[in-house]
Amino acid sequence: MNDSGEHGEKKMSRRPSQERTSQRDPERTRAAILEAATREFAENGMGGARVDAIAERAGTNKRMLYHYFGDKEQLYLRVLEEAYVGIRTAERALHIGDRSPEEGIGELALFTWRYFLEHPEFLSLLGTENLHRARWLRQSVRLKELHSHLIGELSQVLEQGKKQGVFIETADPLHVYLTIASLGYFYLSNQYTLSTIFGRDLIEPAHLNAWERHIVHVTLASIKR
Amino acid sequence: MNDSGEHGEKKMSRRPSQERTSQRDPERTRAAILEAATREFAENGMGGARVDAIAERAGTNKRMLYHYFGDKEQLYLRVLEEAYVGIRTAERALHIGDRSPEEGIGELALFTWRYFLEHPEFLSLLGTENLHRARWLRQSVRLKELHSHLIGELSQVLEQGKKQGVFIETADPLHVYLTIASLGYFYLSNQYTLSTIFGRDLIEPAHLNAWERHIVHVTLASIKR
DNA sequence: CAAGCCGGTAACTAAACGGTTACTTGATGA
DNA sequence: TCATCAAGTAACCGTTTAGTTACCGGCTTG
Repeated sequence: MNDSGEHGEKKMSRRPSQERTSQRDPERTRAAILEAATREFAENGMGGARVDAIAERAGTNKRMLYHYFGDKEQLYLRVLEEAYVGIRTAERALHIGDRSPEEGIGELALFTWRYFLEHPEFLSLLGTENLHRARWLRQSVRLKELHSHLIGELSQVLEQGKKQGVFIETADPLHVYLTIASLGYFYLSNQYTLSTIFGRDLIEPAHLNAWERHIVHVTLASIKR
Repeated sequence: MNDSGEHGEKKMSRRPSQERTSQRDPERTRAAILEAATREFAENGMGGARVDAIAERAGTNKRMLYHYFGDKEQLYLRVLEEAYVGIRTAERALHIGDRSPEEGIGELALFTWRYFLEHPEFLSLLGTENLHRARWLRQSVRLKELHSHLIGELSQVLEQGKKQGVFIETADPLHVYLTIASLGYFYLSNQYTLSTIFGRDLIEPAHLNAWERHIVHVTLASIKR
């Protein structure tokens, strides 16, 4: 009997694929392109991003990029979609309804701020996409349902708070989320011009911590009775 | 006596410059290029903006653009500088110290929101400049002093409010301004992705008015005792 | 009134860009 | 063991781009 029965496993006696890296590994190549593209688009925008630069950053070449993603625009859309999936997935794991309404909202504000802080590329991509009036996001079929969950959960927490008499009756879930996102997004995405014109380095840890507290304070002050 | 003595006036008997428009009018050409560039940069960012497109929009050609502004980067910086001068000049005319502290802050919030609403190109330019980490703004020598006035005046209003016992002691002028700007900037500059993912058209007048009231409410709620 | 300068035009150039083609390499299964 | 097909490479292509050059024409001034 020969060794033909072992075909189901990837492991082989000669040249295991793990040893010689980045050779014949479609998954790895694909992921590398996506990550490289995320950085390139985040740093340079859609118009400024270079396909050659993405290929080089990914340690491959243009042919593979076009093979896996079609063209520059489709690659950009995939990058954007993955970025949204990233934050919404992490957000879901919060379960802001588990604590008191006040703590829940504070938790969401803190999470959003820290996620923005740790994922500057997400903010950049949002900026780029809005510059183009959501031209590519609008084409996405994957993302519409991703966001109803957020508003739904937030709405429940607000309702509970109103019932308990700690939140004002006019508190609106979308407004609360936009408030939280506004305060985090603007501070971070505009830190460079702001630091320049006001002569203060906003990315300094002391200022970052002060703004984190400020976001929670403002958010709660705006809905507390 | 001949007509040589009239050389001081632009008016002449043959072909007054006003009749045949856009011919031999350096001021007009210069202004047209600046305005066209503002729109082109705002719509497409630094990487996406096309020099040919600017020239065409201005009703002239590239030669003039390079003649008056040097190159694409210098033109972009002039556009950015003019945009900042625009908002800060309008802001100065407010005189927020003339009314009560509470009204003064509300006034500033309303002004900022409405200015952002009426000048989407300003928001776009800020976004573009921040994508590039204020690379060009940092080179500007004109703008540093333009912003101390804003913080100074705001600081006075806050101090007055604290003395009167209507504002909390921890209210900080930079934080207050950033709060106001955050709420306006994020809502407008990210309206396209937000409208898409949340399925609500945020630019609708009813929503705009609601957010305007929300900004004033949040700003005052965050500093009132 | 002639000379020269300045506002303006259009065609051009070298480089960079997105995208493609022709080809090589290596794993798989009959 | 050899045919097949997917992974990967690199040179290439037509177009677009920022920036330049050569030139035109009317206004100002000595």
